[in-house]
Formats: sequence, C-alpha cells, structure tokens
Amino acid sequence: MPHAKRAADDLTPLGKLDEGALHGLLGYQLAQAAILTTGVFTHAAGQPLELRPVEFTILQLVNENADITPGRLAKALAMTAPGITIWLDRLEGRGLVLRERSTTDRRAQNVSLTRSGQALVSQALKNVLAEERSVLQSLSEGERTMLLELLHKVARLRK
Amino acid sequence: MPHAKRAADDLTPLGKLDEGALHGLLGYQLAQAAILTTGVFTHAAGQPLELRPVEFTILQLVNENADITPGRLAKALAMTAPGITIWLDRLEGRGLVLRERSTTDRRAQNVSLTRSGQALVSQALKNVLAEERSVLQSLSEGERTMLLELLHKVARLRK
DNA sequence: TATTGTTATACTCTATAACTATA
DNA sequence: TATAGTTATAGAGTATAACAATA
Repeated sequence: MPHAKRAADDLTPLGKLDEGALHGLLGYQLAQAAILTTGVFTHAAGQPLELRPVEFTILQLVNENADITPGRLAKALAMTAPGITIWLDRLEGRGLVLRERSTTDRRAQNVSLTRSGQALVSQALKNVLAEERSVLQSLSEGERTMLLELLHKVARLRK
Repeated sequence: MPHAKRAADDLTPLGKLDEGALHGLLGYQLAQAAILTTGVFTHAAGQPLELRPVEFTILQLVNENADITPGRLAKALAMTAPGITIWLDRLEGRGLVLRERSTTDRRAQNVSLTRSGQALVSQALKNVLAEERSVLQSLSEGERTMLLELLHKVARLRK
C-alpha cells in the first residue's frame, strides 16, 4: 500500500507536485529551499552589485579571515584549485581583492580585500541579510535560529 | 566594535575559517549543508546508478505524480523548458521514462516511468535515505524532523 | 618528493532565441 | 494570440591534466 496517508501540504511549491518520499530527503529539501535563497541573493545583491553567490562568499570569507590562502578558500567552498584561481582572477581584476606572496612560504599567497572590496561586500551582506529577514517573516525568531543552527550542525559533519 | 564575541565553532568545516556574519545567512548555510548531502547522494546513488541529483529528482517526482507534464516538472525544479527537455531526452534514451501526447491537449505530454525507471528510482531512494540517516546520526530524531519541516516551510515561501 | 598555485583544455550544464504544433 | 514543447546556439561554470615555483 504505497503512500497511504499524506499531509495536504506535502507538495513542492510552484508545481504543487506530490513530493512523496522526497519529503524526508534532506538533500532535496535543501535544494528546494535554496531556490528561494538564490532568488533572494540575486535580487538583493547579485544583480545590483554584479556579484555571483560564490563571489560574495569568497569576499566575505576573505573579509573575516585575514591573509587567507586560495587553498583554504577552495577547501571551505569545496572547489578545485583551478576553480578558486579563476574566481580570484576576476575579483582581482575588478580591484576587489589583493594577492600577495606569503613571506614565510613563498609558494603560498595571502588574499586580502581592497577598500573597494570591503565596501562592496559590506553593502552586499547588508542587502542580503535584510531581504532574507523580510522574506522569512513567517518564521518565528526561534525557528530562524533553530534552522540556522541545525544547518550549521549538518555542515560541520563534513570530513 | 566589529565581531566582538564569537562562538568557538563559528567556523566552516574543512577550512576552519571564521564565518562571521555568514553564520546568520540562510543561503550560505544551505550551500554548506548541501556540500554534505551532495556527497552523500553521489556516493549512495549517483555513482553506482549513474544518476545526477536532478535526474533522480525528476524520476521521483514522475513516480509520485501520474502523467505529469514537462512544464510542471520545470516549474517544480525552477528549470527552463529547454532544460527539462534535455534531461527527459536522456532519461527516455536510457529507457527510464516515457513521453506520450496528452489526449485532452495535444500540445502537452504525459510523462511516466517505465518498469526499469521505477526499479531504478526505488533503489536510488532506498540507498540515499539509508546513507543520509547514517551520516546524520549525530542529530536526534527530533532535530532531523525539525530541520526537514523548517526547510519545507522555507521552500513553500516560493511564489 | 610533496605542496601551492596557475594554465590549458574539454566537458557539463544552463540560458536565450527561434521554431513547430496545437489551442 | 497564447501555450507546450523542441531545436539551435552560445555562454557560464567546473573538472582533469600538465606545468612552474618553492618547500
């Protein structure tokens, strides 16, 4: 007797499709939720400031971690080394980040933000935080906090 | 006084970078959590059954929604029409789905699974559910349920 | 020899525009 | 005219392999 009972809202948004077993799959629910947040990012910061989500994240991680290396950025974002090189090339070309050879290990590089990069990422962060808060109004403060904490807990399970 | 106090685990996984304000951004936490679930999917079903995440989701949505149309699939997955066409082409080429003209509206198509498609998606679902459960053991049953429900609530905010 | 990072190249995925056929 | 779906084409993003410099 497959899918006997089912909640009335056990559906995908737009399409109003029956999710069935997908309802209990974390990967699927993450992807569905990300459709919303990707739209929020694009509207609040991506389009007005010409930033891709990954570019924003790189800028913010550099902003919070002084003299970070491309290698550590690649690991944090689960990207390959050539991948991070290309993004840093673009950001450097726009005058948002600086790459300097490490003095202790001349193979490595220290990445930092320019004034312009700091200003841009600050504005982007402000915009996205505000729009997320606005869009997530139907969740209580407790629900938003709980959601972020649980996601953080999941993210930290990465080896 | 920027980022005054900060919890000891306010860090990204692998890189152990300071997330700072990113900690409170839903879009970022979703992306970080998805790195884990994408790995779980690939290991449990993607590689052994030669399925992309999007292919698995299409198969499962078709499985749960009889005679669904490509248009509705496209909306549910936030894809363009040419995008869904290509994925359905591939799945049909592998003998996993069937496309038949609708009798009531001859522009539309009814998508359904073949026996082979049903068997494959069932196996994939079983594999992924089992591995997610295994990987998420450090979360309590209540936490896993709460996380899925909150994500579903966020996903349904899509207009 | 191993590590950090770049370059070269090809592949996957996606998007837009133009098209066919039905309504 | 509008809608469902396809085809054609180009672009964005990513991965692998080969490389240079340093440890």
